[in-house]
Amino acid sequence: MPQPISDMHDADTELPVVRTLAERVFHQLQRAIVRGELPPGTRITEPELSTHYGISRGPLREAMRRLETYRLIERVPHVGARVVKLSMDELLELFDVREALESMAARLAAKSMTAEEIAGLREVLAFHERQEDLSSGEAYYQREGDLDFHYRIVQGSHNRMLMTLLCDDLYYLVRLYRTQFSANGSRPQRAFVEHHRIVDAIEAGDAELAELLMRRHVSASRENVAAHYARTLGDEAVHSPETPRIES
Amino acid sequence: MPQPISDMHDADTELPVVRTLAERVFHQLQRAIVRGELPPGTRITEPELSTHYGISRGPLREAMRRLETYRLIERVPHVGARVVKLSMDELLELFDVREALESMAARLAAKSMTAEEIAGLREVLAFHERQEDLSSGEAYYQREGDLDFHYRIVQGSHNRMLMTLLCDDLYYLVRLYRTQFSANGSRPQRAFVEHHRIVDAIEAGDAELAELLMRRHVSASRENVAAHYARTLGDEAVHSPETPRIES
DNA sequence: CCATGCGACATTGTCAACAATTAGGCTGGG
DNA sequence: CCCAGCCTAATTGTTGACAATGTCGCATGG
Repeated sequence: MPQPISDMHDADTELPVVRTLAERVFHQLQRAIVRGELPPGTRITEPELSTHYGISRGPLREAMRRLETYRLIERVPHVGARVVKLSMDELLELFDVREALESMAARLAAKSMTAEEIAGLREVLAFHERQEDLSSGEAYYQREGDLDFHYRIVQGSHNRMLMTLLCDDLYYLVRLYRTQFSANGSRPQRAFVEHHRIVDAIEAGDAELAELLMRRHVSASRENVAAHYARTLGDEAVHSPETPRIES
Repeated sequence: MPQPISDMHDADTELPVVRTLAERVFHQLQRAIVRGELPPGTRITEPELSTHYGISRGPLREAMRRLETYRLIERVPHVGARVVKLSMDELLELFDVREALESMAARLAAKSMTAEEIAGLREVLAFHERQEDLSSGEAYYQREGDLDFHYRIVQGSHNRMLMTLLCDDLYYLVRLYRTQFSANGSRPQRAFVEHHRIVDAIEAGDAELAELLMRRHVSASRENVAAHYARTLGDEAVHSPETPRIES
């Protein structure tokens, strides 16, 4: 097993190697945004943040530029930047993109995933279900575990560009959606079954089936989210404590 | 027809609205890289370029940061930046990503493209073929026309995230591949037929068929490139004047 | 009372100098 | 002759100050 089962993307607590100030502040800001400590729509002003983090505006601008490429903030020249405010339309668009890319990843993974990688994937599923048994109500680990599952399949595609797009560019956006929409998992048992079938197809080397199952899996999540959103009739549901439910 | 048939992405000659120095230099550098004026692997040094363009290092760094997000240059902290050097492996990876995203775009376009957009798409094809009649040997317009064709279908998907990914993030990388591999079109007549069939499927509202045809279309290009590359046996073929042939 | 134009403030864009880190060459020893 | 370690030089990272631009509030006129 090449990596620990959870805590894969946890750039939390402390980063060992940070070669530059801009990098460190970028990670801090990224975490703050994804965790919701900087609410969507928050105005980001350079002097304020530079004094807050105790650095100059130079590195801060570089950090903000990186945040912009990750689509976590939006900048307008001579005006300013603010934390991105996500709409349900954009969330559904993101699902379409994920469906396209992750189904391709599953297809490639079926062709080129190694035995060790598949074993690690099965361990993720086992860990995933164990967590579900322990705390059937609390789905935090379930969601993280779900991300791990998708993450590993993308890694298993051995396509660096795909890995960059899904695991670098879009990953934090997915997390941001989950926090901004206060998403907690629903339909976990069905997702479990789907996950297992996808792994089965990958292990069997059936690229077409793996692709199809992953496509259905992501599409089902999309429909689940859309249905739940339609159910809450869109009335300020975005920020409501009555949370729409999002799962992989 | 909402846009001129060709010259869609020509940020050439002069840009009317450039609100900042960094933006202007970014476009200049982008054009220089895509055109091959800055060969792959070229070391980019900040003092040199800042004096060359007559600006300070501040805006130049911002421009370089943007170039990095477009994957046109690669930076290493405390070391420097250089123009990206593309390998055939990465080119094939890019084809896989395009296959996934553009087939999804075709599917969505079949559902949501307007009559005007479809008419414009047909005009692109007509213009495309006319150019091919005039200069059957010279394929420059053919290639640009091909990009226009794919570009418009992505626009027709009405998915902003897809549009950003394909038309902003990956577009210049595709152009860079074509210049770095000295690509000129082959199999144009077959591509024409495929393009027409894709438009037919979109016009008929047949999402599944449009998706399948676009997937085959991109996949066929990929195989064409891979076969041509294998034929030239990989011996320094990357920089050889004996050009491998790449088309849409 | 509302719209419009002016003006002051805040923020972003730009610049030049300083500090930190790396790369390559040079010297010395084995 | 070759390798290792230092040392110099160039480049990148960082800083604070200056200039340009946009925004907001206020006053003035209709």
